[in-house]
Amino acid sequence: MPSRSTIYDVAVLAGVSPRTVSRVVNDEPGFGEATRVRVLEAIEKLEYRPNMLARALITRRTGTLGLVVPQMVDPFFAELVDGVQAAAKASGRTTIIAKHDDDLAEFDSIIETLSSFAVDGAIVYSPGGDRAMLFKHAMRGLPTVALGMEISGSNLGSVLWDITRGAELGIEHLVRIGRTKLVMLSRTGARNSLLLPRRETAFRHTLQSAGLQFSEDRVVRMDPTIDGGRAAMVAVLAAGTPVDGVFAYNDAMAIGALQALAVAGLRVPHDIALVGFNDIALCSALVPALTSVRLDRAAIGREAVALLDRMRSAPDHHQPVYVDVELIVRQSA
Amino acid sequence: MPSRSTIYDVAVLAGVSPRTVSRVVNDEPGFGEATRVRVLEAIEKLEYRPNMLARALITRRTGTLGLVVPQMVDPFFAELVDGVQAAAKASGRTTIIAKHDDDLAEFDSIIETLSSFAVDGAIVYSPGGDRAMLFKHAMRGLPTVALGMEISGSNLGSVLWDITRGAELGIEHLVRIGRTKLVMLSRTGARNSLLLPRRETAFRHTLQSAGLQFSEDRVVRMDPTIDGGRAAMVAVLAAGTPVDGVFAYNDAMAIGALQALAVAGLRVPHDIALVGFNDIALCSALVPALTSVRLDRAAIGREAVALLDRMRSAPDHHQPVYVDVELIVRQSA
DNA sequence: GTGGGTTACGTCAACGATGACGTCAGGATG
DNA sequence: CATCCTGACGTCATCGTTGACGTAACCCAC
Repeated sequence: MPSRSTIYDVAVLAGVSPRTVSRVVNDEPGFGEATRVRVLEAIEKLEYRPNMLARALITRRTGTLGLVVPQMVDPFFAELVDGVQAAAKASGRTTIIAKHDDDLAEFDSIIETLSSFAVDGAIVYSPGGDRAMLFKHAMRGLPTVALGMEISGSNLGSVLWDITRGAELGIEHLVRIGRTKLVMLSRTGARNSLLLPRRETAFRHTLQSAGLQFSEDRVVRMDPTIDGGRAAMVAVLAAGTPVDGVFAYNDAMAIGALQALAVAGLRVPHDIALVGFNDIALCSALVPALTSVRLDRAAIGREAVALLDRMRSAPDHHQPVYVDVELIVRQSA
Repeated sequence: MPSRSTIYDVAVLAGVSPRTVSRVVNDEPGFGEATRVRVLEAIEKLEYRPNMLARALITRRTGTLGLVVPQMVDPFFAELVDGVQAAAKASGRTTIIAKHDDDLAEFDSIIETLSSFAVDGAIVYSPGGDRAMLFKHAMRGLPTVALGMEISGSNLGSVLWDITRGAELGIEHLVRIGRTKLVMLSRTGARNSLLLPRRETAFRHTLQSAGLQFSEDRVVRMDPTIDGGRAAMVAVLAAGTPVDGVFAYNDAMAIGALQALAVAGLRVPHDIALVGFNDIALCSALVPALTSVRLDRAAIGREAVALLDRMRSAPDHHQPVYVDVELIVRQSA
């Protein structure tokens, strides 16, 4: 079997012009029933499949959208990818996934690649909450939806979740169940100078409005990973900070903390209650099952794809879209 | 900023022909130093980026390879993706990732899409260990490397790990630490009529050569997920099967089992030792840390990309490549 | 039977790049 | 000084498809 057959081969076999084959393939008007049948038979016999490159070259559309995340090893992103992809598929589009490992140069090159492949749009979780790169590419014509970061402009929209509210839900829950000596395991590095402090700000404010005292040593910052969470928890215990409740930046850190607590012989939630963030699927499989703030990944995907659609018809000034957050109470708090 | 500038725009600005711009961009011989500088300046000024579609249409190469896995929520696949992508990047290629959710029709359509985007090759973990689809597309000219499944042919190669050996390592370890009442948590559904039973066969044989008795009720089959593992473990306990050692099909099932055991008040490894398979990163973060059979994901990626390269020069009859397995002993066994 | 509309096609150029090949100036060579 | 070669370009066709437009045949109405 040599190379793929083209619209021209089909045309010859069906005894029509290539243009008519194209019409049949794309179901444009302008051909008769008998012709349609002959063309379809020829297509089947030759196993003809349209060449997307040639088609995209002229139509400037590919029916494909790019999805860019920092990584996929953290199930949060894997699940986010699932959500977006499901929505894209539901609207008949293929998804190209790439990851940037929080490397801005890599991110730039990925977007460049997607753009040169003429994807119809991009849905991105940008590294370090970078905005400049997004503006740059959006301005050059790539419709882009940023996830988890507020931004808007021409060809640029965002889907957000209320991080502050989510953090409040988690922390208020800790207070409600009677915990008074709270600690937050936060992340190092600015994902974004605006966004980073949200959980921390919520932590501070919620403590204050609950009449609890806040001090700087009640926030420990590490990498937002399992290892980081473990290290942060170990540090808290080593410092002798009195603690009966822990709010983690994300579930990965909470899992690390859980391990550190187990190793230290502390019981969760009896000695220390623990709340995570994101509600990855693993939460319910841990022992104890992890209480966490849930983001609806499917909704995020749907909204992102829908927003991209709206931007296609009117590129400008779309309000950020918010997706609900919700506290899922399990055993750990 | 309207649409992207083309090689013509650059040519006009630099005062040369498009062909010369192309030569400079691709660093072909045939232009002088002064011209090179002028062209590069024009490229910079116009922010010219080559249109991959147009280039690929004529060269039939994209510098891109497709990576297809069942899903990414199981960290095993996420880590596999990481390994392949790192290797692809090291050899200067972009990766397009897609998932098929173990749906054969979806898999077909993904390969079709990749193929119509003219990816240079595909690295796939096929659904249900399907072979027919792989042959079909390979025959039509898409160089393909299958992961974890032995297959070879024109444009078709495979990268494998010795599942039997891995299973033996895990099970022998359980025997060595004195466990005699072993149970295996296996998966339902044939990933492949040849491959599926390997772990089970190894289980049976290893028990026999250790002088332990095997009976059918010592293998319980469920979905290869956390939930499946939990259900399988619960079933074993409910059936009253005497057990002091468990070998799980993969880490996800082991995690589920761990949870079921904790809920049942059984201690790991004191009461029941537990061994997983794949050694996902999470293993070392569990309490107790999970003993597991490690596959070197980075090596798998490297070998797959390298094999694809070899297939490009000589499409035929490449031997399957094997990647080592290794038992990582932690706390759970 | 003539004008007007519709249907079912076909023709041609274009998308943005590269492959194959042509040309021309200048230098080396005998 | 004629010849040959080489470097540095340019020209043209082409990849596979679709957009824009042309046109022949047919139908209908007045």
